[in-house]
Amino acid sequence: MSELAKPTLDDVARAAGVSTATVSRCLNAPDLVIAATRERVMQAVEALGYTPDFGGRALASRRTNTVGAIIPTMDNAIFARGLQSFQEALSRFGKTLLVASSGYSPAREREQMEVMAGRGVDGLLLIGSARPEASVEFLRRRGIPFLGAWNLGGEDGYFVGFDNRAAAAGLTEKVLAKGHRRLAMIAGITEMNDRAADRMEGVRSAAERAGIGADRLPVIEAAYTFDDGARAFGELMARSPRPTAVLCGNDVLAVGALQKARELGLRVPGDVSITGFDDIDLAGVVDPKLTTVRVPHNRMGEAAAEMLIKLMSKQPVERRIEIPTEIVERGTLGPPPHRKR
Amino acid sequence: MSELAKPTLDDVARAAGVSTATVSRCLNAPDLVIAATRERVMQAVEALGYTPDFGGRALASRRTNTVGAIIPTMDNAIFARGLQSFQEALSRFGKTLLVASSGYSPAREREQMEVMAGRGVDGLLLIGSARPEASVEFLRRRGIPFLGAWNLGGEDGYFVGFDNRAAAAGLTEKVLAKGHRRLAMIAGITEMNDRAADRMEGVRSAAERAGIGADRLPVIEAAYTFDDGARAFGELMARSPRPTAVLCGNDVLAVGALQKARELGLRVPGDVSITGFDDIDLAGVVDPKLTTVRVPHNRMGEAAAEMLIKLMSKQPVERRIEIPTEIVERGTLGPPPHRKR
DNA sequence: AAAATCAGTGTAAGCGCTTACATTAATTTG
DNA sequence: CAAATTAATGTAAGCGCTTACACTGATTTT
Repeated sequence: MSELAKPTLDDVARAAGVSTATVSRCLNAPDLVIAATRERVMQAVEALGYTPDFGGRALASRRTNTVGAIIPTMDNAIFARGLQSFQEALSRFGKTLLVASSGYSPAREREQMEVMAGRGVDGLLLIGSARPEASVEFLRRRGIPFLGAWNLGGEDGYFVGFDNRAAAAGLTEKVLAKGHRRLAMIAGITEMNDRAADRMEGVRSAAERAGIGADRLPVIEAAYTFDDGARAFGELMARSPRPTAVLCGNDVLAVGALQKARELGLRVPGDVSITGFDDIDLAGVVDPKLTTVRVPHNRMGEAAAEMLIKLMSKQPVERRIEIPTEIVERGTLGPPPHRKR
Repeated sequence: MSELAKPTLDDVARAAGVSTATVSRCLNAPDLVIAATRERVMQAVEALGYTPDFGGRALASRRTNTVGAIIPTMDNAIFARGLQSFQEALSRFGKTLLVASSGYSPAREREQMEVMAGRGVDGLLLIGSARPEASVEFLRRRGIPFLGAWNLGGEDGYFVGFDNRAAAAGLTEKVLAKGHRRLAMIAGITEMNDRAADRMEGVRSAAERAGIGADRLPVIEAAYTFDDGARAFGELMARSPRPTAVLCGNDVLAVGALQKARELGLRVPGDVSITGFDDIDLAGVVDPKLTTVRVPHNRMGEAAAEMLIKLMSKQPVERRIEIPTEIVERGTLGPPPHRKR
């Protein structure tokens, strides 16, 4: 009821008739304390309603048990879902999660890194690997363990993700196998977004292998919104020759494209095929359902948490964990229309 | 490069030839320091690459500049979106966000409260108002300011949200106005979820006013998933007389219902009307598009941040901020089928 | 049986910062 | 012009906790 002063370690120690060190040990390393003593201490803790002070603990131990995550935005379901699993997993290890967002901007990401560092996070989750060397250097200097998720990164650093390039290439091959030769792509904005860039590369390389050069593969970059997807699709459909299949950088773009197709009176996949990427809820709900690449975002979040925990406790860790993806064939991919023109 | 010891306030003070107090003031209350001194100090800060230590600061100032949020799950787009805006707004005020999830369980919410309290959050965002008195009491005792979002709460406490009951009633009236008399509802699980309960109440009361008693308004509670929505819809359609309009507790349930309708060969809205709630992305993407209630989740997140900041700094605050909602009429609501049977 | 080891606990020195209060110098007031 | 006020800075006392080290008595080793 009353605004009693918050009890401290000292109060507990006095109440239990032991030293503060013993109380501290009871809380942090119970095995070092004999059972009888521990019990007495715990009773005092209970009786006083003691909870350790975060500041004191952080200051003395140089640890916060806090992990940070800097993601582009929670508005993208893939990150929301991944983060949810990440948080749940962390929670199981007694860590708490600080969240910040970069809005896909490296500068903003860097700012948030500094905030996180200032908050004393013990580890940091980042998305992808495309960022200025200075940002990486900053974390190294600070000795903050970090990892990139949602892709597999480059030469060094730790990653848990999947091969965006290979997955996109695989999907493209599937499209080609249906007989399509006039492909187009609506990619995400590739600047400083390795996932978007890799997906584009994957499509391009698969097309190339099928003898379709970059000059014959129109690509439009678009922000991850329905509207931008629709707009880009409109532009592509205005081209001549008209593409018979449009590969999209993610499901959001694909749904935008799909809506535009309907608006234009084009049947999908009768007149034009469309594919997505990510397999978020949307993909299974539009009509026809999206042919896309399933990415287990929740498993990724979980794996990321486990990896980061190991990194933080200096356990041995493999440098990259690959999460398998899978092509989901649904309704938006079919053979190209019969008659060419 | 090297693993230099992290510089401390002392180092900066020495380098700038001032006392630690002055350095501290430069960082926290620059107006108290004359410009020339401040500049000298800032240069030293820059030169040494100093950043304040979180633990030390928290211990000495009894503040963390950290805000917590305990939400049911980020997997629900409404919370993901709200949280995104909440975080952005906090960031503008120099606060960082700790995130935890309860999975709609009051017990888990309570646990997370204790974690948050242990982390020394300066304020806390909760969802709704349905929770054991003990949980509320816990926060009060700890002196942690908190508010409920996504509804308008009861007698006391602070809230930023909307009137779920009134909005649901409004939508129901719209349905009744189309001529429907055989309504049914797929509600969210109402236990310890005031938003779900209020929406149900809203539908019930509007129906009642139209002379449709609870006995003639079948309600099934379902978890917020497509599958559960679909299942519930199937059950409702098996009833006799068959409902001509099914009001759903949120868009996810409505989409599940819609899919089931298709599966059953029922035309929407020709044979049966369906409505949602929330207006998430999904709602605009299914075919036909969902008639639903638009809730500006991002505005809510933002307003919540502002309110919480005020609460934390003991500025005067109105007890509740109401966010207006709006009925969006799209394709899933039409008049009931002509012939009764 | 002396020496070595070990388990359990206490002592006390900080961790890096904020802030009440003290001090000094500059400015205003009567 | 002395007294009072104000502005700028310094002094130093903690904030609550962890942990290296010291100590004691019991157990094991030789």
